[in-house]
Amino acid sequence: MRAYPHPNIDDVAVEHVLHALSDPIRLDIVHHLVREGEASCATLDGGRPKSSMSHHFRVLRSSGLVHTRIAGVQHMNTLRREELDRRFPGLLDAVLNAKSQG
Amino acid sequence: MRAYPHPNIDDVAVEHVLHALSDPIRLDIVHHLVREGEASCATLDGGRPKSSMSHHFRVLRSSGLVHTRIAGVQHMNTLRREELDRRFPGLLDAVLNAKSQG
DNA sequence: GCTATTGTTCGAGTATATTCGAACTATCGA
DNA sequence: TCGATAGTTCGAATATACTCGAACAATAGC
Repeated sequence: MRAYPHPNIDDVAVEHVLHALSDPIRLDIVHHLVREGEASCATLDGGRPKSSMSHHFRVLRSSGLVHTRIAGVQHMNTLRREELDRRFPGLLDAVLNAKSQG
Repeated sequence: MRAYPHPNIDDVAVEHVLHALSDPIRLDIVHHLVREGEASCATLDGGRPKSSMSHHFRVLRSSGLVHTRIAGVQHMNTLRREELDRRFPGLLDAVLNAKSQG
């Protein structure tokens, strides 16, 4: 594996971003990345099978939410925050600030 | 039919709102409601079958996005804007302001 | 080169969504 | 009451998503 494809942020549709964020596991990953910054896939798996997580990271990448950098044997993920804030002002903040029922 | 059930806004999870908005047809409906205010189902169907639209309105209602009022033979829909803005500050605005790729 | 580690890809199984015709319900007006 | 209108509900077909084991690829360290 020799580096991931990442979409240009201007090519991602808001529907795809919303869909990516509508899954609880992926929303968890995003929250985690906000708190901790860069993190490997293993750090973010929450005990789930690697193949499942690989699927979720792919969705997060293809929707422009996450950037994955290969560092040796680990794949390090970051939120594409500045780009997303430019492309969809206020969206990420609003989602991240949404409290669970209450 | 004697009035629809609408969830309490505090009981809706952000994941459900995001999922509801991630469908292009439903996002269209929401945009339409923002521009035009209250509208009947027929006004919003875009030529699609009524049974399909009925499904989408149900999703929009169950996620707390839309309120449906029965007025004679028509079912009039409105966005639950103030409630949503209180529950998820900035979310609806951010989604509505998202420009399609450009 | 061998081995352990990290993560991908493939394929199949299951679950959830979407679509839409057909039959139905409710209301309005004549 | 009859007919037209606006939507719902049901059921089935199809599509899309999620889950996860098994096999694979790439790197690091010895």
